[in-house]
Amino acid sequence: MASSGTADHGRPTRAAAGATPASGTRSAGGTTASGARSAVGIRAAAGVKDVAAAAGVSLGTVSNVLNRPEMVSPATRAKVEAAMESLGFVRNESARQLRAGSSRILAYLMLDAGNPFFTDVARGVEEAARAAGLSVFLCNSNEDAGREADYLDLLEQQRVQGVLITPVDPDSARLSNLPARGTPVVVVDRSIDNGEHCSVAVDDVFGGEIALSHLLELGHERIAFVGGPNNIGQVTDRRAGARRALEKAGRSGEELVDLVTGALTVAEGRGAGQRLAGLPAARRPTAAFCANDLLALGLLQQCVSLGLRVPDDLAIVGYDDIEFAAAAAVPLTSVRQPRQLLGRTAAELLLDESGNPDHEHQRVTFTPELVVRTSTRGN
Amino acid sequence: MASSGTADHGRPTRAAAGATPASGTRSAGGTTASGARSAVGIRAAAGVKDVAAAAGVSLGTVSNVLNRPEMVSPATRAKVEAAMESLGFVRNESARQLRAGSSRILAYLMLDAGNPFFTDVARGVEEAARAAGLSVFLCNSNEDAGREADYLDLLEQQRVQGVLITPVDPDSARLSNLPARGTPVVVVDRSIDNGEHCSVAVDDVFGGEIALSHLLELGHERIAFVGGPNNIGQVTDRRAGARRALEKAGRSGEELVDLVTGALTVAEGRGAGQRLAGLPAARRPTAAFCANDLLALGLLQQCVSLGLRVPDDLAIVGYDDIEFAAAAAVPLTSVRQPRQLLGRTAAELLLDESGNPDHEHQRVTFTPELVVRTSTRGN
DNA sequence: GCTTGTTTCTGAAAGGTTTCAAATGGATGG
DNA sequence: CCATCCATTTGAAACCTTTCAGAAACAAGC
Repeated sequence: MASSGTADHGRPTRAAAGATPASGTRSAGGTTASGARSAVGIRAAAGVKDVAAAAGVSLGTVSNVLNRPEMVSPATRAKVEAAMESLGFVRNESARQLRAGSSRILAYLMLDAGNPFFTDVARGVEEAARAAGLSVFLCNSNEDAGREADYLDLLEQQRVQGVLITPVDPDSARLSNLPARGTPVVVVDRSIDNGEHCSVAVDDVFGGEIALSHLLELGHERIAFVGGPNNIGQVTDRRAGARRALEKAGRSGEELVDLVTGALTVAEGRGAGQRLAGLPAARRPTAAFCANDLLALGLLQQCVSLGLRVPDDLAIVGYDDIEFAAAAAVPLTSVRQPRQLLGRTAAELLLDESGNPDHEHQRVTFTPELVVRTSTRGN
Repeated sequence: MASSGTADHGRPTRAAAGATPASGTRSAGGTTASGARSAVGIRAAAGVKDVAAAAGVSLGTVSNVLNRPEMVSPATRAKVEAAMESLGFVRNESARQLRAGSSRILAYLMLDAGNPFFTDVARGVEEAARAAGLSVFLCNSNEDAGREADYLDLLEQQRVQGVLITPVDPDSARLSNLPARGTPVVVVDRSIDNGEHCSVAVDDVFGGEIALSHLLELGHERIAFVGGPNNIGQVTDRRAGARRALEKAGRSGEELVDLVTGALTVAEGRGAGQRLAGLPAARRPTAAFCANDLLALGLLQQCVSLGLRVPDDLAIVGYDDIEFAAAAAVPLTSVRQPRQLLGRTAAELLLDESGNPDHEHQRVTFTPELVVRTSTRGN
């Protein structure tokens, strides 16, 4: 972007007035804090040992206060708690976990944190985890297999209770290795049957089918499928469903006009819109089914701004029914999935796996539904 | 929502055919995996000791391969690596961290993971962290002070390298305690000057001011401010800026019609829209400035569906300029902030704090800019 | 062949917590 | 007053790595 705003980063310029609106100007004011910092920082962190000494009890008792408060007398407990408070004791989770062997954390490795669909799933995960007294760390692979692999390694090393993941690459060895080594994995939004883990998914093929059937019923002949990259299962399944609908209608799946995108983002959707609007009207599809709502919103925005009327010149169906779909330039017809329920169910399966000795892996599949709005059916 | 789809959760019903579209039907297929699981699970996780034995070297050598590979001979290194591979060795991060004392993780505690503004900030954070070889865990307080506090405790116990936070409650003792106990904190999207930590923010008062000035220039007289709850600093600052604009125009800040919401979400925006549209036309504001884009989008959607024309009957200004703002029913005028830069800068300050011995706390402030679109200025 | 210097490897100690078998102390019952 | 029992508290061992001082192996120089 712009220059000065980003350029003077590390430098503690204060009130650097320069006006570069795009990235903003920055004014930085130093504080007197560094002195204070070192003064306080001297005191090393207090451990159970220090607390024990301060409270005049043994180490084991402090640990009991922490882990089985009911078995220590109220008087002692009070003493210990007071000592903790005054020393600012913070339990060292590494040590706890090392000794106790178990982590109270569960991770959700998302495909794209910028997609509201996944944050809604995350909400469901968190709800279920919280109910079970666990905390959730979110990680974002951002559709990048390398980052996904890195995070999986990290999480395994951290010995988290379990990993929920919407994978870029569901067949990676890294993923199927985890359970055998003791880290339960549940795959979210992808159906997997390799005997290694549970999965919770929505029937994407069916979703693609109902989306396209809808367009066919409306009489559309030339229909585009917008989505990519093709290594993402959701994309290929939804496309397959769309093809199936065509075939059921007695036409060839090949008739589907494929607009492959590089990612499932608004920006890519705009790009597809550009390409689509550029076609001569006679060859241009009259309807587009997008692999997700982000693409659909981008497509919609670009096409509208290039003068196409939606749905008259181009009908659009999205996928996910994210909250923004209904608020779009033209409210978007979309395939709805039970997002939070997806997350909640996945978390519950994970909890069952790590708690229940005779857990059996399951493949849960939900059925999506079509929500019709203006983008396919005028007002 | 619906009944059966959600009710038969834990039960491993397979192919439970029932059709409850709203929440979806589910069919679950058990696998043969539980047998396999126990068979493999027997083998306890291999540790450095096992690797050392298998490779015929000492414990310390294995550790050297892990941490200073350059100081072990190629031959031994190969032997050790082979042993690791065949034993499926996974380093125990708890033990590593306990002994080594340092974590390679940094956390961003977000105000609302469902708000694309914060996920964009997170993207910036991750970018900077990755460049420094660190990983990022995302946590979502969801505008809930209790959850925020829980996560802060958790992160402190985990001894993460540092915490980036967009706080619900910037003045909480929990927050200001962290740095003194050794966990650096950088506040994001809020300007703080308590000498405890750095902060990176955008001038929200100024943002509110330019938003309202814009509306005033367009000749609006009755203007509403939509936002809440009032314990969120961004809300009060933006409102204050709006008032200041009024006052600079020679009018009273009191003239601003306050529509307080319970959260900064699309749903709350719709609620505000309902209230606003319900007012008799003579008293209804002709313009609304919303504390963020989610509110604005909800407001917009609701008002349009209730028959108000935007911007003719009601002009709307949002805040954040999230990607969806431009794709809205009526493209939204909004106050843009340098989101990724915000995250990146914050992460860099954090890294400086934990790396540079004579780090000085800074308050960095960026300046927002107004992006004018149809929602305030017709076509 | 012996000394000196490098490079590589070793083994024990340390890090903060939890666990558990055993010790303590006070109360109860006879 | 003694034997028992129960509720608490104790102290040492264990969890798995990393670190570091020093041992070992080897080469070079004389």
